Amino acid sequence: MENNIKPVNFIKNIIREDLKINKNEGRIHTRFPPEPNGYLHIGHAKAICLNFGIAEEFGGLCNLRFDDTNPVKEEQEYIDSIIKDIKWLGFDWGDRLYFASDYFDTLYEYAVKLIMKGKAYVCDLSADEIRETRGTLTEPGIDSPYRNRSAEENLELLERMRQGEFPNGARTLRAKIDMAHGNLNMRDPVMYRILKASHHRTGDKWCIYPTYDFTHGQSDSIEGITHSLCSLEFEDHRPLYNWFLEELEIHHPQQIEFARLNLNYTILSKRKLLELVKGGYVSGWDDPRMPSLSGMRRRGYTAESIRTFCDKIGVAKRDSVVDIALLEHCLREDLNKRAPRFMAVLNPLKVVITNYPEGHWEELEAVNNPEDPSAGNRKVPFARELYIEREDFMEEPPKKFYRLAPGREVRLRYAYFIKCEEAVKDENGEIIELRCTYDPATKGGDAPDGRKVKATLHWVSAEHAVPAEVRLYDRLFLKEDPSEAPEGEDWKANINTESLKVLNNCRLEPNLAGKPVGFICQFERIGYFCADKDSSSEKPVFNRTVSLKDEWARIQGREELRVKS
RNA sequence: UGGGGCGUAGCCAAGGGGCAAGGCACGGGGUUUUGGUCCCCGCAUCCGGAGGUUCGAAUCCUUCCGCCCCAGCCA
Repeated sequence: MENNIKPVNFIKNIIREDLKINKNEGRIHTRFPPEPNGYLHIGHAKAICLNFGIAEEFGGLCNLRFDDTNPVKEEQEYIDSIIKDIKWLGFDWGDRLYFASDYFDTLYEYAVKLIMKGKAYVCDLSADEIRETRGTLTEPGIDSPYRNRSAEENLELLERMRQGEFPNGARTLRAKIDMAHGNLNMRDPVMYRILKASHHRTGDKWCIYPTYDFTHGQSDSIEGITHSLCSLEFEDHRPLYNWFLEELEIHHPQQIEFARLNLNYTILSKRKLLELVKGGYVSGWDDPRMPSLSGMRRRGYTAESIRTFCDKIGVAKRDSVVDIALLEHCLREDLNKRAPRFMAVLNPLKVVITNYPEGHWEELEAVNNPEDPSAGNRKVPFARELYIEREDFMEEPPKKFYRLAPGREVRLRYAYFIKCEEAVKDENGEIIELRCTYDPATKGGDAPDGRKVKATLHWVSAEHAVPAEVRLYDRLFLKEDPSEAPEGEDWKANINTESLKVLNNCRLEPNLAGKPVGFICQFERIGYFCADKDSSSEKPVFNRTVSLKDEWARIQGREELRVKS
């Protein structure tokens, strides 16, 4: 951790107070409880950092528990990916990997206990009938006709439900609370439903499954959790969880709700992300444009940058939308310190140094990372024919453009000053080559006579360079709030169809050959890039993780605005 | 018209009777062999509105307004 100044938030304040009064004998025990029905995304990272972070900070423990109460949606693939992603973020749950399904037997006993206390009953109403009798937001519901069955009858019926005697949906076990309660969750909620589906862990042992409401709180209780942190939408469920815990007379964790993360230009709904994957709008859960942790990892995000981001956004109860610029800031801040620098030309423009001896080449010394002296130096080949970035030359430069132009001198990084003598064009008037001269006295990039140039360009030797593919990513959605759809369309209308640009004619300095998948570096003056798994030995593929901040682009943008107005 | 929450700068977010932290974004300047980094400076006389209590309020009280969540046998 780079800065040890941990931000404060209302949850930590509560915990400090609890510690002060020695609540739970001073124990702090949290948990991260994902449902294995999708891949983790940056929003989950907030909850993970919060739960594991609090345990770390207060000398407590944090469990990983899969809330797997719905066999029809859950899969082993998701479990594997979730475990991988949390480990990648750098958190550890020791041997405390649990599953709500581990508690199915206990939960069943709890249900029996509630029946015996007269606090639960088997209801024969169909799903539709339950909905119809639940009432509305403003009107009370009406009691189920099965509400007053005897404990014996309920016990027998529940057992027969468990034995698989009734078809799916035929009966449910319901808590007997209050059909007139202002909180809909308290209107005799369903505790068990008949679901003849095989579970990824318990197989065909069960054909009734507890609902999340009848599972979550008790699972926390069983694990001895002291602080159950969850998102705002469960605030309404807290009274119900409390009711179960009190009726069951078991350990009572304290639930605290906080606002989940929202990011502009981003969708963080598992359902919609699944739709992007299934609909082929992206290449998969790990498409570098996805906000999934696997996608971000492939894109080149570091775990450290994500953790810093989670620290910086804070934790509160108000709904908010964080600016994606903050995430990118955290990324750049981390990458600036650690990414070794290389030169790569994305849109090559040939440069011939006319006064440089033909057939000759030399090696020049380059610094690997100006932010980190320990990163050392490397050699880069320089020759008569080079490539520079097409946009680093302008035939008729505007006043604020101080890169290469006819008659103008610039520095080639770590190499020489060169002066543009001529721009060679093809029959269409397109510039295909620059004829330049160099000043041998400026080797390394310094002019002995103190002469200054306004720009330093990156370059690559034409004959030594490695051809590569580079993928440039842009935001996946055009609107700040992607869910705000145009009339008659849905959120997918906001997908940015230009979010991926593939450049096939890029040239990398030779040092970039053969880098392993996941290798992260900076292409000087352009941005941070990461070797993709699609790389082959013949042709490396790099993903642009994030661009460098670009003052020139900003100036141009401003000029455009001025012209328009 | 029921229940539960929330309203501090463009975006996050501390602060919970003593007179507005911090970060991002944005603007200006300096350094610079990355128009990167780094460094300086600026950026809420005001805390959803209106009343009230108080020597003193963003913080307490009253009231109004706005926004979010809840009617799955999803989580």
